[in-house]
Amino acid sequence: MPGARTRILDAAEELFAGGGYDATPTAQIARTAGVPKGLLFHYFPKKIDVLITLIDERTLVVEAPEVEAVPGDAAGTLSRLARRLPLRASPAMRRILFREADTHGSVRERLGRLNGELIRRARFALELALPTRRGDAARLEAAAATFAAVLLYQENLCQLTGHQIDPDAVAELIAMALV
Amino acid sequence: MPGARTRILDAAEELFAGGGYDATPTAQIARTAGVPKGLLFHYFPKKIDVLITLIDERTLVVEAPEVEAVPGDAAGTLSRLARRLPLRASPAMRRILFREADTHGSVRERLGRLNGELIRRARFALELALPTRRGDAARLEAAAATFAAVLLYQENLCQLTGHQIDPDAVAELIAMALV
Amino acid sequence: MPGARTRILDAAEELFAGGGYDATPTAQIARTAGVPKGLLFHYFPKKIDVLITLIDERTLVVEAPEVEAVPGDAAGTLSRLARRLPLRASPAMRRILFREADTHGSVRERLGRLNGELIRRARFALELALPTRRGDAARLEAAAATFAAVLLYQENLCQLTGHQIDPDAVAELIAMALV
Amino acid sequence: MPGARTRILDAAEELFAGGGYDATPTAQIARTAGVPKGLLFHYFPKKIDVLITLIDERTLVVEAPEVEAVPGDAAGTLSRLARRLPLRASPAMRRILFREADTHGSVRERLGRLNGELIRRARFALELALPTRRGDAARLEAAAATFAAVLLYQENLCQLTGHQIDPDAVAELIAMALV
DNA sequence: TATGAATGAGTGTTCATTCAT
DNA sequence: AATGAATGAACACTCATTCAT
Repeated sequence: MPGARTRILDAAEELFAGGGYDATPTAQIARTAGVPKGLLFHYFPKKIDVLITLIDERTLVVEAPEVEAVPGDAAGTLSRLARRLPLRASPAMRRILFREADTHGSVRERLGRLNGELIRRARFALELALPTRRGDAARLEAAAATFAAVLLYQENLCQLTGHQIDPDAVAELIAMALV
Repeated sequence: MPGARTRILDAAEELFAGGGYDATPTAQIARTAGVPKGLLFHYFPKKIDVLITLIDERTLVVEAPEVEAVPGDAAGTLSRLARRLPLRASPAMRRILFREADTHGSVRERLGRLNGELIRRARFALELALPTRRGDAARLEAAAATFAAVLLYQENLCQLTGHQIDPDAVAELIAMALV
Repeated sequence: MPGARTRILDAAEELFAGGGYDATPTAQIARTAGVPKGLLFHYFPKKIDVLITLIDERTLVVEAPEVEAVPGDAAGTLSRLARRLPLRASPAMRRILFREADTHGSVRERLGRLNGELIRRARFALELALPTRRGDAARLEAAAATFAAVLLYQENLCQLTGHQIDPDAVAELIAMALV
Repeated sequence: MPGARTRILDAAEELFAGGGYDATPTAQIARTAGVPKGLLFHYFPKKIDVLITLIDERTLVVEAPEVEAVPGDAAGTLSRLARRLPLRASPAMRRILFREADTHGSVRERLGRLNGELIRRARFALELALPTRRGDAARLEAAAATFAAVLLYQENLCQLTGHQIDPDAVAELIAMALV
């Protein structure tokens, strides 16, 4: 069995994803984790520290210097980008990342970072994938931002609105617009 | 001076947009509205009823049967769509609509409706604007969803991530992909 | 349709009997009665006045100067007494009479009066029914009180404890003890 | 000084007996007990739990397998039964037991159990005390129930109606009827 | 007589946080 | 590190009662 600190974070991850940060009492976190209430505050002096720690230790925006891109295949390159977000995090943590964006700056910051990395990757991929570098930087920027928007939309709003979106089709669409 | 019920809704709109539903005590709503605490519960038996009423009475997803589209000008048509969301709501209410999507089903429902209307309009606009109806319905669908995603992203995540996106550029991009 | 005052009392009678005085809000009485809340306080300035009026107007302890007794038939005389309590009141009002004895002095007073009348009748009946007046007044008094106790017990505690008691058998028992 | 939990129960016992469960705010219980309000809910999550615990821990219906009876002395046997109810409880708890019978099932259940034990004892005592076992079980049953009714009446209604009843006289009366 | 909005003290309950051990 | 009792401010909500019309 993992240590108390880990069990607390495990419990909080599950509960925050399920009911939200505000609606989850510290007592419930402790109970779910199987630790006494006092111990929770030994590790995390304030409740918000649990959330901050969760974001800090359990989400990682992979900011790779290099992005794999296949020259000449913009659609495929974007598709591959969409297949896996540059985000190392469990489904529960992903839920928390979007859900609690208003709760604390650290969450917002992480989400912003993901967004930035997404745009950076899309831009970079397109730059490399496109046959010729045309001077039209603005259009490329819009394409990158659009793709990032679609990916975040899919991760977040789709659950709320029930509407699905096919990233591959979007990738193809964007590629078509730029070639 | 407007009636008590209106003042309560005014106060709630402001406070929910600012600090969020959970973080806003009913006492503060009453104080801000300048009414005794008990009166709030005279009009809204449960706190959640304030939010529900706000969504119900102060957001309207304009589900127009017809959408104005200029044949041959897909980009311009989308641009015009972006200029104004089919959503009759104050900036504060817009904030609430996105922020409290997890708080109550009625908010989620309204947001979903907006999303649906957005997609419907984009699809319809593109259908009319494009010179020839090509059999490629899937691509058109992807384009519509993409545009909706961008618009919602702009309304919601941009505030969180600080990243701006230019709808006109996206409109042009999409048009280019489809012609 | 009866007048407002009557409808209020009707509603209160039903609700007090069902859920108890304390647990019944005046708003519910008004709603059940189909009258506006303000009108209730027009007729009954304080909530307790509803209960007092109910007891006052809808329970009557029949304090008959004469009690029918058949000389020589003590058991039968008591049985007849048991058949009908000297209490003019609906089942609901009877329930209220016992249930709210602690709520207000007027209820307690009425209940005490019923108890007194019960004892008086039993004593009187026995005095007349018994063949010879023996000097043993104390025993007769005990018999009367016992019979009253049984009748009140039957009316009140039987519902709570689920235990039934046959007044006729008790009547016979007491008669047997006294002859 | 006893522990906080005990002091809370002490205070509740006193206050419930005095003013009744409904009329006693939890704040007053805490104040009387000399503990902060929050601690009350640490031990008793709901107010009703205080009453339930009180009944559970501070009233005991002594369900003795054997009942002491003196053969040939029915009156004396019943008198002895009346001297002390098979109920281990303070006067305050006794008051609560009768007063709050409508408040919660657990109180009602305990009261019913007391009633049952009373009848059982009276029946058993009479069976043993009477010289000859006559086939008349029904009469014996009525006698037992009558005696139980008188004892409960004495404990409960006497306080309300102000009427006293002498159990010894009733014991003698019943004995006389059965010999 | 009739109406329902207005009032505000009070109620049970929650909960993050502290603290003594 | 570990424990759970202790704390009290805050919360949503209730309700008898008043009052202007």
